[in-house]
Amino acid sequence: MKKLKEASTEEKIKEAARRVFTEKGYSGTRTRDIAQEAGINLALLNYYFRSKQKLFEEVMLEKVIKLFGLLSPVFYNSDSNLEEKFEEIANLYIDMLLENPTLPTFVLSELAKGHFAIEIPLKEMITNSVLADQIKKQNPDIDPIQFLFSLLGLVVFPFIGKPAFRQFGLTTETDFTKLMQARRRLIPVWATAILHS
Amino acid sequence: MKKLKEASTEEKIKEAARRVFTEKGYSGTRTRDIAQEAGINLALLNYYFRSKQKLFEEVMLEKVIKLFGLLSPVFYNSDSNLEEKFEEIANLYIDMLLENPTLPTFVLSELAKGHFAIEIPLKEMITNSVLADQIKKQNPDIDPIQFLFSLLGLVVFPFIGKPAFRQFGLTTETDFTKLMQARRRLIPVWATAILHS
DNA sequence: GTCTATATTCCGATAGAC
DNA sequence: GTCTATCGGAATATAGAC
Repeated sequence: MKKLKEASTEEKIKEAARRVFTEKGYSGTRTRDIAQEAGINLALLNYYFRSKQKLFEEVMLEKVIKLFGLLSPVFYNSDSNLEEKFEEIANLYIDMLLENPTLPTFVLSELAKGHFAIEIPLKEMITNSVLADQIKKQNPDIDPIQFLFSLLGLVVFPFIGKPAFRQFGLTTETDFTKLMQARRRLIPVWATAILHS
Repeated sequence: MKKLKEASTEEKIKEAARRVFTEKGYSGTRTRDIAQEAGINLALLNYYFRSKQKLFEEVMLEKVIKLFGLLSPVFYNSDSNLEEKFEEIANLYIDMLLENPTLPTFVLSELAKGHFAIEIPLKEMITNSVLADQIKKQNPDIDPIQFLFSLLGLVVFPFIGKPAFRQFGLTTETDFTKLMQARRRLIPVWATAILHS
């Protein structure tokens, strides 16, 4: 019978690493910060994970999957129509991003810096999807990638822009949450309108 | 008569700093990289700018203005209607971002990390703008900030998502440029559709 | 103004005791 | 497995000659 109330040392380190890396990025993170946040000693970090880089890669892989893994089940759902798929995506993402507001900036910024390289060929996964078929049937002229930029932009961009908007006095934390809750119902409507124009 | 072909040392450092900071972020940048990129010695950097932080702040201020300064002239243009304003914004941003594709990720990521704090109260600048009036007249129910998230998301997000999309094999450099050129004409249509729905 | 050399702090990683 | 102590290198910043 495993103890439930206390995580293993390895997991404590990883959980601390998730927080610190996401907040400060790879270069801004010091392994000492992670150790302190985990309540353990610096040496243990290198005992469990060989290096800062290795630990980062484990965390980063999780985060990439967390950010983009939501898509494929929806893309391949053959029981829902287009507008229902937009609802699913809006709801799944807004739920997850309200819990993890700094995730997109972290992942996209680190991918841009090349600190992490994975080769996941999604091109065919997307072009063969049910969603791609439904889009093509609805509007054969639009490029699916063009549309995907728009859909994801509508969902994800507010979370990326929020720190700037806050500094400029354009929104507060509670206002932002309300805006995102309202956005759930707006995004499917907007995405449909975009697709038909 | 000033020489035109050779920039001053101070400007050479600053120009190098713009490149390196934008590429690697504040924490990932070493002052040695900037010095080497500028073709000068490390000591000169501290001679002209007191510290890495000071130099960063000067660069960052420029970049924030470059990213958000495009908006106010359009917001206060009383000679254009809504759809024309959307056209202006799409064209200005896409021109600028094709020249500076890494600018948004850099600025928004560094603002999120709190490496830079400016207090620019834009709240009133926006709510008092001609654009805000025109939006309210067109659709009194939509929150202007909600709409601004959408408009900027449509324009800016592709540039933030591009590195990920490239790694996933969803786009190439030349494909991306074509998509963005097509996007100029699409965004005004989409923004209008969003506003009316 | 510009350089070389160096002071000083910081950080990732390891040695070695328990 | 976990800790303390420390090594070795890297990074910012400055001293001082020219």
